[in-house]
Amino acid sequence: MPPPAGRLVIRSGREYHRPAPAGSTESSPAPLPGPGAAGRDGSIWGSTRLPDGGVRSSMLDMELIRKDREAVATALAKRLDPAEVNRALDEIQRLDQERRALIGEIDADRQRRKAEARAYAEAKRAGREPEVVAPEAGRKQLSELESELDDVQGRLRTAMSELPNLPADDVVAGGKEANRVVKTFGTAPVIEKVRDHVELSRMLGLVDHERGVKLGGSGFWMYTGMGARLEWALLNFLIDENVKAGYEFLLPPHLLLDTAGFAAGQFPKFYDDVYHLDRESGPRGQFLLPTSETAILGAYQDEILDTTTLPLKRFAYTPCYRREAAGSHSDERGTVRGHQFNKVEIFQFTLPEQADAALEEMVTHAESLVEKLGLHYQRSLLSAGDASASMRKTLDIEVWMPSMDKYKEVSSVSWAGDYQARRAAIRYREPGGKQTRFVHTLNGSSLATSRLFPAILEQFQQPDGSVLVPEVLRDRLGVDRLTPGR
RNA sequence: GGAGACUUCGCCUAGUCUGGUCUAUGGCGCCGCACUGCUAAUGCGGUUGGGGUCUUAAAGCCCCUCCCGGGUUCGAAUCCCGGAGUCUCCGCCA
Repeated sequence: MPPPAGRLVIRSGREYHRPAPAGSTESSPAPLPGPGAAGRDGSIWGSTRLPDGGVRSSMLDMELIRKDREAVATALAKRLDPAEVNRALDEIQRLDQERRALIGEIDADRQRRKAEARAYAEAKRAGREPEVVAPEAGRKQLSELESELDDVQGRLRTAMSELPNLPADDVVAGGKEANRVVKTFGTAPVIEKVRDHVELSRMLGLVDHERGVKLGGSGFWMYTGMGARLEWALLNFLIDENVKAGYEFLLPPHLLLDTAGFAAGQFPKFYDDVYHLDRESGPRGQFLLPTSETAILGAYQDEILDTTTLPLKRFAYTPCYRREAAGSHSDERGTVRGHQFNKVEIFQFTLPEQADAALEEMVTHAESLVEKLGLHYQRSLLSAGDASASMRKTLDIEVWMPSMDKYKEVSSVSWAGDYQARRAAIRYREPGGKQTRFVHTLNGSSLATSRLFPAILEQFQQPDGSVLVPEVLRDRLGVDRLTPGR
């Protein structure tokens, strides 16, 4: 007996949602069971609207690969082994050629058949006996070519979808060690005897880890009392600030269709890192969003945006659900890493030429929030290897955690170029011209409260174990200090 | 959850019963041009989105696109099957 549809399970996606490996002869990644089954392109994340190897087939610009393969290879080499890059590009170019050759044959064949049907109708209208052209053979040949094309396009899409974005020029190769701190705000407070946030929230009755685990299992917690109010006050503070900065507030569904995960670039790479709803059949799988970025981008899939509305600024609050299967770090206790945490996310859809300014605006805005809370932080420019694969450039805002003697990310602000827009088919029309082009997308946390919360406790702790409430939150909380009694 | 109606190129809409002249009608909006001593009226023209080909580029040409997928047929917006969505009524429910 299969589990009932709709039951939430932690499921490995590997058995049937992964695309076929490059070079495989599988025509599609998803021979899904059940009625209705997969769409024409056989993939769960195939476009709902753009068939025939349309825009969604290329995450990177195929034109660019054809015309300046060297530039693409050089940029990708910041993230991948050069030999691997070459192999992938060879495969892609071979499939691209094969695809175009097949399309040529199919189009010619269709043109011939259309002419024959017209001639038939013409003859009949004129009262002549129409000449029947051997239909069977011709049709069979065409459908064979078509399925061959489906196969090639499926493989091309798979190969393309596994390539990361091209890192920006000022993003260097390397991993964490190559990240560069480019700005620091404030100084680390001097604290004689540092209590960590877990101890503080226990003393102050802010977070109940035991009951959280009882409810959700390992990796969950429950905010309680003033802790819940502090978390809520933070969220409301962030929401108000984002509205003031000109972003429109969205409260999206938390369950999204797989197409949205693909569009954002989270699938196929991170398929196994999110929670999937178990459904027995069909390509319309659903998952719990790992960040509202996925929802904001997905909301505009397949749309041609009115140029006058750009840059389109949106923000959303949702919990973020993540499997975090990679194993926990010993220093990431408390609310620093869990399967569910709260985050407010800002997002912009821009013209390509607006993207630079938008990135700076978003980072500065996110930083202003941390500053208003009075927290000491630094800004880092991430290296190609440490940034998310969908992004051309990422800046992290990292807040000081006294107990760890480390800076932890509270915001990650990124420019995706047109990578996500291609996957999601989000375009704008050239003013004057009739051509459509892909928008640029940018996203950033503003902010992750599960990281702000411990930073506030630790940076503002007092010798007696109480914690000073940041001034901007005092009205919302009704107290200026958290003490054990309350 | 059950029943019915519906989904057409930005919006509205004709066409679907009775397959071909649909290379999709008309209106609105938008863009351009003409005319007029203002941005008004009128007239003319243009206006889905993809892919391929050719080209420095544009234009042109070809294929696909009438919610999505499949089928029947020489030929599908139109007929058949499956799916998605919207609306109405009924049922259930926080």
